[in-house]
Amino acid sequence: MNSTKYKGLLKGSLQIIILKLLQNNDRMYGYEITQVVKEITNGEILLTEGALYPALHKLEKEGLLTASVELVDNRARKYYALSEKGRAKVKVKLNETKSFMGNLALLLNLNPKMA
Amino acid sequence: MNSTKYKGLLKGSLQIIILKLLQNNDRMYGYEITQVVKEITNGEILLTEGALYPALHKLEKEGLLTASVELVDNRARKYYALSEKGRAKVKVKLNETKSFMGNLALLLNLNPKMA
DNA sequence: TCTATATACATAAGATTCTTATATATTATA
DNA sequence: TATAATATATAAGAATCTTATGTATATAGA
Repeated sequence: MNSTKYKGLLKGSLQIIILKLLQNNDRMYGYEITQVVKEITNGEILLTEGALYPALHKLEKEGLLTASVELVDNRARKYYALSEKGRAKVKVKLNETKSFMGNLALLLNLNPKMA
Repeated sequence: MNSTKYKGLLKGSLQIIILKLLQNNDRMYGYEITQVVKEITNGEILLTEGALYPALHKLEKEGLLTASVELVDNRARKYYALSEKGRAKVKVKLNETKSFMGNLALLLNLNPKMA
């Protein structure tokens, strides 16, 4: 994952970001994911292709995502969606992430009202 | 960093955890850091030596920490403390981490009251 | 018209950070 | 007397990222 502001910070969050967006959106393609993340975070988290595409391939390989290519304006788009297995996984991963962020907030004295 | 619950989750947070603890505590030694983190997080975040010691060495090499060895009960302890440079760095890193966690919470719909 | 930007995907090389395993040594506990 | 706790350290390998490159089409501007 990339961003000018958070260089190298909190690796390992890309997976859950992808999974969560697909939990909300039914189906999305890679480039769309980069744009949505950029919008939601006001340009503060900028995903790089070098991180995103391998991550999508891995999730697909693990059976958490299904993929289907479509031609739009003569350009290929690869749409991803959560599989059954993927839908179950998001829930588990989200809870883990929430819990971890709560603990991290505790360690950093960040007043973890979010817990 | 290690923990049974968050396998491989959120790499890159170890540095700021160390720096923040040293901002609160003046000086600490490695083993002490593992114990404090374990206590604060109710055993949910367990640092491994393989991650902690190299991280401490790196921070020292970068000039953010100073180290001094002491003998306690005939056992060597290596105490670390923030340097001038380290004290400045913690503030910057803490703000980055806070900001990142806010954005992550946004992306994950975690009701980011903490922001 | 041509050039740059946006859209869209992909991969390879290298860096960083972690896990797992091993090693050493002293003290306390069962 | 053996095991756990205390205390530090490093090496091999895995995972995830950054940076760079490559391909290709569509659109907007000069």
